Amino acid sequence: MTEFINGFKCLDCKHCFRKSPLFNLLTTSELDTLNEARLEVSFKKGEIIYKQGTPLTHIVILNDGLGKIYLEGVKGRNLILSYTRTYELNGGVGVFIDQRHHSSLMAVTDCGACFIDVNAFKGVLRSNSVFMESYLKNYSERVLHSYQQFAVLTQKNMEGRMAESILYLNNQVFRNGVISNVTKQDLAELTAMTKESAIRVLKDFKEDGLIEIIDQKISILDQKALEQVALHG
Amino acid sequence: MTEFINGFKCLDCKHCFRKSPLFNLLTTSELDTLNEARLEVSFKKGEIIYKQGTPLTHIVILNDGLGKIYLEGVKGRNLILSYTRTYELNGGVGVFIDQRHHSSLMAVTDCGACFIDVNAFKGVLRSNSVFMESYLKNYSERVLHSYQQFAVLTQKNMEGRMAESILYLNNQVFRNGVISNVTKQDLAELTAMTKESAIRVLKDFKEDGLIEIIDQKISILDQKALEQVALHG
DNA sequence: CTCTTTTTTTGATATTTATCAATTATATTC
DNA sequence: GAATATAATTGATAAATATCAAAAAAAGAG
Repeated sequence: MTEFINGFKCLDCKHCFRKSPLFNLLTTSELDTLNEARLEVSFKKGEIIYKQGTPLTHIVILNDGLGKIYLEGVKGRNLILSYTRTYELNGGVGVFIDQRHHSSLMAVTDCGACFIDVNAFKGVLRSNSVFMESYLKNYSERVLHSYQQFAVLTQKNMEGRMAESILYLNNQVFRNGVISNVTKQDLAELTAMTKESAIRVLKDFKEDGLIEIIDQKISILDQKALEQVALHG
Repeated sequence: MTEFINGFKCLDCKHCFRKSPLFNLLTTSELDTLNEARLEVSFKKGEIIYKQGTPLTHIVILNDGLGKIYLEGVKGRNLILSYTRTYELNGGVGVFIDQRHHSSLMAVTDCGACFIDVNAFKGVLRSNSVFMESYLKNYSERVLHSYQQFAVLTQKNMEGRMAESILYLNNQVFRNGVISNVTKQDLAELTAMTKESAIRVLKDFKEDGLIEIIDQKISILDQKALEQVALHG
């Protein structure tokens, strides 16, 4: 974990810049500009890093831990749009609209986060069109994922949705490791069903030998079969 | 309607550029660049203007008529993301990813369309950061609408979804006129339900005096009540 | 380690929504 | 304008999913 007093600058300033491929496109002076405009903050598991509706003053990059990005919908229900890993840029849709957050980011594990002033960030985007395009590509890929998820959640049955989400977590978030720190409630919010339904679908998957759950950690046992369920659900 | 041979340049070349507020940000030389890179094509009602999966070679602006943008999902089912009116830029998510279409655009009425070469368009975006930012704002607003719709379709019941969609059509698309050229199937694809369910919900709305349907055209009779249904559904 | 709180699980039941089949209305074509 | 195709409608039924309540298990606090 990072060892800074929250709200102060990182000592090893260009740490996450060096790790994020996007920042390789910047000149030294652009990196310095961003560096001057950044702060380090650490968050405990379950804490909200930014909240839907609040002013968007900083772009957030996690340099440690895992976060989830979700919409706060109707009647207190949430919809998880995606997870965010270390060194991914979390600006969101509000950066170029009204500088407000239109989704929330919560620490799924203890997290270290780098906050970059959004105006400094936009200044660099303006000055460097290659960086701008890469940012846009990255942004668009996230939007595309949401669109695909949109079709999945509105057109597939519970089994199909759950299979899709487990494959997403496995392939994109936990990268073929074990899926951990994802509660049944989280899976429900990722698949747009109730937690009871999520539990029942997972139970069926276990009984059919598609997955195993040990210590609330999910492992895929039969990827092919899971892909079939995702396809036909 | 436009009177060109399809695939040829518009005679009144900067026609739609002058009408779209975004293009006011361009210099004469940038407008000329785009003008050199554009074609006019007309489409009949029901024709596909661009199709999901195909190469994205041009940005499309309708200068006449109305279009619908939809995802082709599973088992031949579609999900309408939004409608597009005249002088709106239709690039889509693929412009900065893989130059492929990730949604389809269909002519809802007979349409005139202006096709702008995507590389010329990207060149102008690169050279003019104010234009780029306005484009991004515009793009982000569409994404935001989709996100909000995402929450609506996964969290509200059929009545709430239908009320939301009728209000969207009325306020954003037909601008307080009568909702026309929207079939029951379209309403079903906008609200993620079957056409039978859409018909039944609309029937209830009619019986409750919320809307009237004359000649397959929908008018809102009680906006306040409809907003209540949208809120509580 | 014990107490307390939160999360997970299960079963029974209710509600929502889709499916299927048949009919009627509306638009399009020759 | 008759013939044909397409869209809208309806009713009956089945399937999918949520809700509610209660119990069990796990996690966190002192």
